[in-house]
Amino acid sequence: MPELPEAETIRRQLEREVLGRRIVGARAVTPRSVRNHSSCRDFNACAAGRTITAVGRRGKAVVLTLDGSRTLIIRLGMTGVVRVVPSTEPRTKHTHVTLSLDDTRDLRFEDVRKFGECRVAAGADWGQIPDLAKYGPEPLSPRFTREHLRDALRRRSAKIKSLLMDQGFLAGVGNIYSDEALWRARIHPERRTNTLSAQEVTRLHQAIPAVLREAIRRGGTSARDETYRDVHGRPGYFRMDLAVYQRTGRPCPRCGGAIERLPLAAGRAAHFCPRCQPAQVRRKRRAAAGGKKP
DNA sequence: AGTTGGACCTGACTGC
DNA sequence: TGCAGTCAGGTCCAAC
Repeated sequence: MPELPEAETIRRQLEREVLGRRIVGARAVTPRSVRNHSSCRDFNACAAGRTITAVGRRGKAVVLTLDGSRTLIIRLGMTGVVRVVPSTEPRTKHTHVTLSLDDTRDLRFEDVRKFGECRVAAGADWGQIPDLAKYGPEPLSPRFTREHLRDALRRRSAKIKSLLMDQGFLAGVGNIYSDEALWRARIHPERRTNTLSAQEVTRLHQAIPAVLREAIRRGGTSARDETYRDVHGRPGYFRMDLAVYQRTGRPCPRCGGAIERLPLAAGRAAHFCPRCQPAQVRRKRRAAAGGKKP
């Protein structure tokens, strides 16, 4: 499930591979994968003939600025993959969009579950493009301050895990990195946002960018059942550094206790360490000698 | 208005 | 071996 680190890895590679290239032909074959367009033909017409003038990212979305004031937005969804390959390479059954470049290579979008999409939006100003403007702050930008996080959490009452994955609240964090950040900050995933202490907010504010930066350094996460691959078809290696995500029953790297999996809303689950991330905020108390340890 | 939960989608996996 | 059922989850949208 590509999240910010995976999208950033792809962005960096695309910048090297396709910046300045012209899209000489566009061929979308799956309407669902270009569902913001009236048809594949419409998408093709919007993309063809344009030159890629910038390669950016907003949250989990890879954003290619095209000349003529257009913006190509690629959202990877669950299983979306962006590849740059020689145009002679055969397309697979999951190749939904093929952009032929002016150097005999293709930029291809492949997606098994079709949750992802490609879209060409009018305009080049991200603030004017609704799809991009609705995102919350970038967790790696200076705008993501402790005070911003504190105030934002105070105003809400949802479970912290759900809110961290809300793209309008914070851009780019999904299931993997919310689990990992909460573990680092020692916060139970079901804690209500407006009940977090100042110390917990501080720890969370440090944990989120830290885990994202480390994951970017590793090229992202290719989890057990994940199809994530970078532009060159290589997996990410942050999986080896995961503390809790998909580690149900295995030992917590901090305390050795067993990691638990907690089902949340439909099909979603949080992974956490019940010892390091207790559901109840335990009041710190001057325990009498021999205080019990469960 | 904020929060919750179903639907979309398909390959891998589980159980009979 | 085969088939039905279950799971995974980013995002949108409807319903509390």
